[in-house]
Amino acid sequence: MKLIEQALEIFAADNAGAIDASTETEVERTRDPRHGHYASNIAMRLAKPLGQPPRQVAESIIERLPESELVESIEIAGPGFINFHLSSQAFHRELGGIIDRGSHYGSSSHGAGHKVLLEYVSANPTGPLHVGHGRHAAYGDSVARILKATGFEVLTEYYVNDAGRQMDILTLSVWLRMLEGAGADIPFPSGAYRGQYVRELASDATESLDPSSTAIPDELFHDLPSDDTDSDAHLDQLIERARACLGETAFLAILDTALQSILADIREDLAEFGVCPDEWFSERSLDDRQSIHKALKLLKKGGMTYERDGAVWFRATNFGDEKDRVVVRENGRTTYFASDIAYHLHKRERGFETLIDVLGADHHGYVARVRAGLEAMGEPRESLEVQLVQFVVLYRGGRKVQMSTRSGDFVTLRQLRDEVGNDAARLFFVLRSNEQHLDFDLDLAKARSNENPVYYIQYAHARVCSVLRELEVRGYTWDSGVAQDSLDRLTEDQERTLMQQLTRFPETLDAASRQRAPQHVAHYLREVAQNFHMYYNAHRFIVEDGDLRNARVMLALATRQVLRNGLSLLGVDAPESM
RNA sequence: GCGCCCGUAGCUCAGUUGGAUAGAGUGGCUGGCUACGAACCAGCAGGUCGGGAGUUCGAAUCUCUCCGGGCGCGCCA
Repeated sequence: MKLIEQALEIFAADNAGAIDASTETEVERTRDPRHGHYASNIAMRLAKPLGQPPRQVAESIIERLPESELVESIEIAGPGFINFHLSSQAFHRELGGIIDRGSHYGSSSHGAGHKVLLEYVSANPTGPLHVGHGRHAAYGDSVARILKATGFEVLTEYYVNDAGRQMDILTLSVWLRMLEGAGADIPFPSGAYRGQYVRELASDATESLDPSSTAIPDELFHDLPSDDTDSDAHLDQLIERARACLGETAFLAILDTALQSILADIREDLAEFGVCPDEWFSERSLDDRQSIHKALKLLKKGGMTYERDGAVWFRATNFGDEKDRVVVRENGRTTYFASDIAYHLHKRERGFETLIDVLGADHHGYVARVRAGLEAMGEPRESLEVQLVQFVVLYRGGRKVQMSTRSGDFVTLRQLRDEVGNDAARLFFVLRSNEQHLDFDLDLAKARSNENPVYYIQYAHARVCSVLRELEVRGYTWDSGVAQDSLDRLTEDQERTLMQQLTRFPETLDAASRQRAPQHVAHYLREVAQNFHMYYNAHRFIVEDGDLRNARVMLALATRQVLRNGLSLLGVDAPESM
């Protein structure tokens, strides 16, 4: 396969005088087996610059190709495709490679140690993760695994938004529930967090805190902006009064208790889902290490900021953003945006060449301004790559399930995992492109219907294991030497198809890596499973003929290996039986 | 209004960055276990790739335009 590319490059070099040397040589897998195993469109691409008909170009290319025992025949087809038919020897060799390389089969060093920081989930620590976060986690984790398998050096990171207004609102919510717990009858603000978990946090906090924290202040709700007409001002006033009533120390104590409790829950939830970020990066720590200050200074030094209306603005429009952005508010506090460019600068300073952010699709407007920030600080804008993950829409009983974090009316990742299992959830989440909306039918998933492809793939794996168990029961052993020498006995259609399919794993993995597209792996595994099931139904592995038996079992073993390797990239188990 | 994303079989979606006759699952219909696991397999039916124009040897894929849907456009995070 590489041989062909090499030969084409030689040809291109030979004609360098006549053609544009930059013309890319392309050799790809064919879709239709009648077109051989590999095909190249090189002749058609060169036809114009060479001023010759494509088929004639193809002929002169073929004449110069070196002989190889791996290539059975070469032909010109259609408008000028060069089709290569590989010898079965080529596939036999590859099959042996699958067995030899084992869990490493498919992996490559294409990434060449390129350092990547992949940030994902980064849900505000104001409540449990919901199903949308689950999709982010499954996607991000699979991409990280795929990148690692293809030679990238990857660090995964969860950005903890533990600073700012959201945390204040959470603290207020908990405190109000504490007051309720102490017997107060108070109107709960519409903008506060009303999930059940807030009550649990409240009762925990009540136990660990000074009892005076739950003394009910008479004036708490007097003269507030209306919750109906200005819920934001209403909330901010309440937060201020809470701070005053409690004192900063007690307020922060509640905040910290709630934060730690929620983070612990998120961490456990993700770990059970097979997702373990290497780093949990605290937004507050940016402040501690003066990162925001430093980033702002950098911008100012470059003349990228100006003052207006008492606030400090960043000239984002100079870098392609649609409007300038505030970095320091009139009240002196820095904005979330300021933290974020500081955070991304800090990522670069940690030595990562590529920063991949896995973000919710609703953050797309955000990409341009962070890129602008990076560029203004002297970092290449291409260093930030954003993968947007579209929303998950849940269906229950054929109807859309409405979700809102604040109202507490949402399905948590934990609930989903309990209902459908980790494997089904993880596969389901990466089965379609991240930029595609995902309809998740809870009833269907709950029913453990075999409509879910996870069972189909796992079943193929379990079937191989079952064959091996039966092999042993019948007193046979598998001999790798005999098997390798007998591979030419595999002449059935299903055997050829499966064998060829297995050898596509490395290139599938590579495509998934380049495109950050785990769904390629998922769909590929489905096809492998399908080819195996077809084979299984048509022929038997455990036959009298020892050579044939060994060869067939080898094919089964290779299938199992590829399924395992693929599933592990997706964080899905490969069960021996089910 | 401006910007980004999406539109492929009745439904849910793939389509390896421009390749040859557009593929799966599911639903519908017809068949297959005295078998190494039937959570499986074989077969039938199902399409103006949202509409139109362009680019070229070649378009679901790239460009433009219209239609339809989602999201964003704060001194919120």
